[in-house]
Amino acid sequence: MTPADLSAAIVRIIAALQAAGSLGAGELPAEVVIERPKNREHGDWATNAALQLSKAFGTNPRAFAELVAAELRSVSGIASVDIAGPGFLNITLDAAAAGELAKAIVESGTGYGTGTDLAGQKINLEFVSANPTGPIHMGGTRWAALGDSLARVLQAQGAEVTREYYFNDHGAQIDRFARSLLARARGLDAPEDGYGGAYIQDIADRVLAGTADDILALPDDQAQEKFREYGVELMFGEIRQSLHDFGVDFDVFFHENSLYESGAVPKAIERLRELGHIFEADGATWLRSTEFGDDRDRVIIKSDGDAAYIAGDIAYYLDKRSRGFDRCIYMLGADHHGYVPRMMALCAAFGDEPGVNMEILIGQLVNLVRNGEPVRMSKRAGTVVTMEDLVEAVGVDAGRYALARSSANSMLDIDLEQLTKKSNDNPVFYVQYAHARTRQVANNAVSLGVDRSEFAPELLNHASESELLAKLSEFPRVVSQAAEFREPHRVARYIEEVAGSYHRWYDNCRVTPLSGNPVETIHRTRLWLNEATGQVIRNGLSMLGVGAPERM
RNA sequence: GCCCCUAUAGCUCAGGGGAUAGAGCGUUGCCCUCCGAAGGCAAACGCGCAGGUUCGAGUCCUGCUAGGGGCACCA
Repeated sequence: MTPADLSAAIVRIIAALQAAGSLGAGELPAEVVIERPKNREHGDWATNAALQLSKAFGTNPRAFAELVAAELRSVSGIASVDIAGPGFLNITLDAAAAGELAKAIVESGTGYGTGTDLAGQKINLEFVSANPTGPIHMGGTRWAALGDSLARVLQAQGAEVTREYYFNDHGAQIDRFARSLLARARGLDAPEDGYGGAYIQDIADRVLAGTADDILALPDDQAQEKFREYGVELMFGEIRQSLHDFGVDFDVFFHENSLYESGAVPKAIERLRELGHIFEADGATWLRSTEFGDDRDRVIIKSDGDAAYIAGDIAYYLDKRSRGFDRCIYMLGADHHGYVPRMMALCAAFGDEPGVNMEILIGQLVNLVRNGEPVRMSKRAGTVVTMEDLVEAVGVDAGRYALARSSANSMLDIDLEQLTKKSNDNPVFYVQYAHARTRQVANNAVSLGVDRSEFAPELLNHASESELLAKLSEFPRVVSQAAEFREPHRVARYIEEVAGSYHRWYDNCRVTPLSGNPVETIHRTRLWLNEATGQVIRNGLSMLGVGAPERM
């Protein structure tokens, strides 16, 4: 008995009551809201239908609820229906109807929790896209964890997702990067506007070691070009490796520079010109983005002839669309939120629908603190904490989980010292331990002769079992909402609750009999519930890219 | 000045209009003679301020305060 079943049953009842003349002439709803009461004493499910609908049907909430409850009680699978407060209907399923879920989950396996909300959608999800001028710092690491989890959640709803990384290997910052490498290689200080981190020396050394050419013998401009070429390539490999080690593998690494080499940029601008959204002024080429809600028009070709950064984005968006993506989702840091209106404007300028064909998710930045003191992160100054640092300190699972369990809207404080010292603080262990426990229980069951040859769901009637079953039943809805709201952290919060319910059940209900006692139907039935719980935790952890260990 | 995000327990954070606001960590007290105590039970501690909408507001709206981020022919 799912929420959808209950909703349908209630709508049918309302229709019947109306036909019988017990209710006035209201408009029949397509469905009613069925939700999980916060308090278990209020039953398995509750609906506010009476509060919402009574007025339209010419009665009051209480009377409406009485009429519906009387009919609902005779629906099979429903144990009791109570009316509470101003007119809530609290519905309790009978143990057998609730318990059936355990078997259904085991039989669905990895499919439990998936859905078809986004079936047929081709989604391009761009995230991280950190500049190739240094290693990935905590901000990018957060997007890696969150973005990859979002991709998994979207896929769980049937979407075809391409994970994409926009590699900014073009423009002035890369020149600065190359100049910095050259300066370091020659033993000079970093240029005024250059990068000063210690890793610059390291990269410069590796560039020199990695090539037979005597780069330092070249004149500055040629040497700088060599450092640009090799340095970017080195960083590209490095970044890709770090991401891979973090469990994040992109389908496409899109090189910004390729847009310039292929002529895609002028082509895209030409397209906009044909559409009438381009004008020339002050020696520059402009996009009339104010026509689409931006607060000012934007230069796309500067008066010195160079392309502005947005020129690449224009061509890049067009490229994504031409590759058949219905939805292009961008995950950007809060430091880029001012960029959103012009991005949406360029989307609209191409005749697309902002918010549909282009969606931009803004995530707040990660604050680094050390012993309670905020630490300013700056690539230029070299005070970065990298993805690799995090993995080294706490491992991939704990790192990913810590970053993926909070909403992107909240800024996050990461105290590396704290995480290093007491990694057990991380809730991932609470969840992973619960999973390991399900495996351990299963192993013990095997050795004591408990198997799944019987299933009597009506025996799953302990309070902790109905709590656990109720919790497990929420998984599909949680995943669906995580996908809809683009909030994978909901999955993490949910499996923490599952873990809690499981631990309580474990303390109350034994899967294996006490020594000297025979194996009974209830033990075999509970083994199904144990398996179902393990499955849900595994499925949830997998959506977060976190491992589900057999033992800790 | 304008824009975005945030403000919930000692700490880090959930809570997308419903009933008694939750979790982890931390504190205090219990529970290992049977599936791993990395666990469970119990206690204490809470929605920044002021209005508004609603039968009902932590949740929606407005204003204020505080913190973070952003407002280029930079990328």
